[in-house]
Amino acid sequence: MALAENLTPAKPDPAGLLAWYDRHRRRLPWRAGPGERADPYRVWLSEIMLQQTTVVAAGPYFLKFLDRFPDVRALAAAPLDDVLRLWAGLGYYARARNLHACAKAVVERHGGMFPDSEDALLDLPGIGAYTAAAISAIAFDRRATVVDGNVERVVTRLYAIEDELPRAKAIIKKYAEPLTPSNRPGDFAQAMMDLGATICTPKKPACTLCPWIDPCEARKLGLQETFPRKAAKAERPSRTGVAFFVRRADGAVLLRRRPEKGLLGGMVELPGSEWATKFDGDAAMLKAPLKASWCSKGSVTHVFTHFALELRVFAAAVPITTAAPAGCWWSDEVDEEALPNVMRKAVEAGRA
DNA sequence: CACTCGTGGTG
DNA sequence: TCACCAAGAGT
Repeated sequence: MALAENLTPAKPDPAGLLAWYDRHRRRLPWRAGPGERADPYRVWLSEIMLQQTTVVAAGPYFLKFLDRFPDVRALAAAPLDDVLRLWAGLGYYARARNLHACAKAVVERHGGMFPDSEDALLDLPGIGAYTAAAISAIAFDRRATVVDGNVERVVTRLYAIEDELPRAKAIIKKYAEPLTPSNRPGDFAQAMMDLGATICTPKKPACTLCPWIDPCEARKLGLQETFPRKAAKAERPSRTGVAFFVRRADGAVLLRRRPEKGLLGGMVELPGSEWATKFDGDAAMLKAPLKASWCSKGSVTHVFTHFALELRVFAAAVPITTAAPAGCWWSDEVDEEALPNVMRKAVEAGRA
């Protein structure tokens, strides 16, 4: 046996990974138990939420959505604003719009049943290469190869792939594809991602616990932590803006809705200035929604993916007879609105 | 292809 | 503290 291993270089064995998965399978809110049939609606809902989002962050939102919208028809029939409100705080708000559009498309184009092929899934809003493969494999147990951040790390280490991300994506797929077994492809997809999430981690991977330690080229070189190679990162600029917290005598707060496209698209915000790289404080104060005696409430900071924001908050109290300016409205329950987290911070500062 | 698009946890 | 990163998609 030892002789055979010496003569034949170790190759990553799908069955070995599946055996590891069976021993270490994690219980996740959206994951079917052993032997249970997966619900495509739940698989899809979880995969959308998990795009660039941690399991811990997505979990409560998944349960909220499942409770409010038990199936794809319920979600498709809901007003978009209900979906945005429930999504508020999770980030990447285009996902919420696409989620709603996708639910409607599944009802209208597929009679309320999710398609099982990658090609048909790719035609739906919010579903890209990764999610199409994930739904096909996990919900329908069809042979499809998922490549997410975990798989990229596992595969680039297994084969010591020197090409830099994101250019290496196609190469990684070529290496990952032949690993995918015909037997239990859905479990295999989840096993690859679990391996990356729990063993083959970005820093200090637990190689001694890895079922694929033998065939791992990066480990043989002692360079496992240096994969995947990545292109140099651009530095993050900072922007500054002003937000106005206006409270009417009865407690109502002045709000407005952001444009549907772009940053925080379709979400609710405090009225305010532009967020400028070159900030002009006097010009920003001219953007006040109405005439009032403004009181500085300091500033809140928030870090977005590609810039950091300092938002200077000013507050004022106005009489109950005050009319809402154009494009704004009074909200009695600001906490129930579709406020992104940066605006929750601003509201909190305005109240203080 | 390069850029946009949130937020929170972690080392 | 801060850079990195997390089951990526759309343009």
